[in-house]
Amino acid sequence: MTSYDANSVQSAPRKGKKSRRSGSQAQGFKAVRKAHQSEIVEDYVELVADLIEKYGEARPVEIARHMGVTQPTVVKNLSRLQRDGFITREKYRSVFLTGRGTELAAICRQRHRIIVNFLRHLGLDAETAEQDAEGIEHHVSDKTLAMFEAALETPMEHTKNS
Amino acid sequence: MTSYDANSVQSAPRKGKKSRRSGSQAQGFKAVRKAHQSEIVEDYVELVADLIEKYGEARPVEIARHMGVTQPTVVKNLSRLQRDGFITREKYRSVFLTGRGTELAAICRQRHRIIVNFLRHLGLDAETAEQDAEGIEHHVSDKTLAMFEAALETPMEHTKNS
DNA sequence: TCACAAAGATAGCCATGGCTAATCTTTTAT
DNA sequence: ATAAAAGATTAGCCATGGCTATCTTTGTGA
Repeated sequence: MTSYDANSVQSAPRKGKKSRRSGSQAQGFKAVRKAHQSEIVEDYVELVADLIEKYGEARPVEIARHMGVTQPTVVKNLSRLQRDGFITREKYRSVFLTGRGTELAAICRQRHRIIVNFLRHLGLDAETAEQDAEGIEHHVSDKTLAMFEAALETPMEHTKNS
Repeated sequence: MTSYDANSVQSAPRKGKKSRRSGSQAQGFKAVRKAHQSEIVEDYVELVADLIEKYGEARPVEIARHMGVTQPTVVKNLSRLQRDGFITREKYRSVFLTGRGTELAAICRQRHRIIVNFLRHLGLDAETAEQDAEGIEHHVSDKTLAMFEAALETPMEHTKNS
């Protein structure tokens, strides 16, 4: 029952062009999709680490507040994190990071910090830097991250440090 | 039937700490989730525009190749794009952008270009720059994009232009 | 012309990650 | 001590975006 509206007057027929070149672009998209799968894991371990550091424990209700989702969503995601070996938990108790989770959290926080600093270095305000960092941190390759770090060491002419 | 492994010897009880500060971080995560919803739309209109420019038409099989997914996946996503008014199509025919789709494609391609150039400007190789751009372009705010553009105008000391 | 290969479409499966509503457990306050 | 509140969990819904298998349509070449 797809409706297929016919705005375009004369939709072109297939013309049997030879399809050259597609491979490298496809790789990029695949990488992005793969990154998406890790995003929740990374966001959660990072947040759990932060909460433990700040409050001494990480509770679902706090995770929910910080992530801006409902508690059932948190529980479901925590179950997957547990299934995949990043956290440890017992019913009605706080969340703990496994060794693996702790390692991942360290990497993520480090990367997050570098990106925020880099954006601030460019002259961005703290709020926007944080928000953008949250989005892009999962999609920045090691190479790019290294460039960001390098750039941090070279003073910028138009730094605003507001 | 969730198994709740008990690695952690003594999981902490809840301690009723006062939960201060959560709002701003939650906003960031919400923005990221919202961006995710637009990603496919943006990737597709961008690719469709590219294909039309290069080959004179955008066929599902080509889209599939470039995106690195199967044809049914493309068809399904194109249906949503059609539903949401970004493209026009008829059964067994090529894809066309609506006015809205064309506008969006222009914005996306522009943004993509800026980001790639910025990364190259930092010294990154073309391949990595393309891949990373694909991931991060959906998560860069207008403010940050403006910073990238500004940075492009200031020559960098350590530019490698390889 | 007409059979066949390639492209497009459909059906149906799965996991993810949101949500609400309802239930259960723990903590807290009276 | 116990009732109420807050937190955690479960069940079940939905849309998204992958996939395979199968079928239909199209375009082409023998």
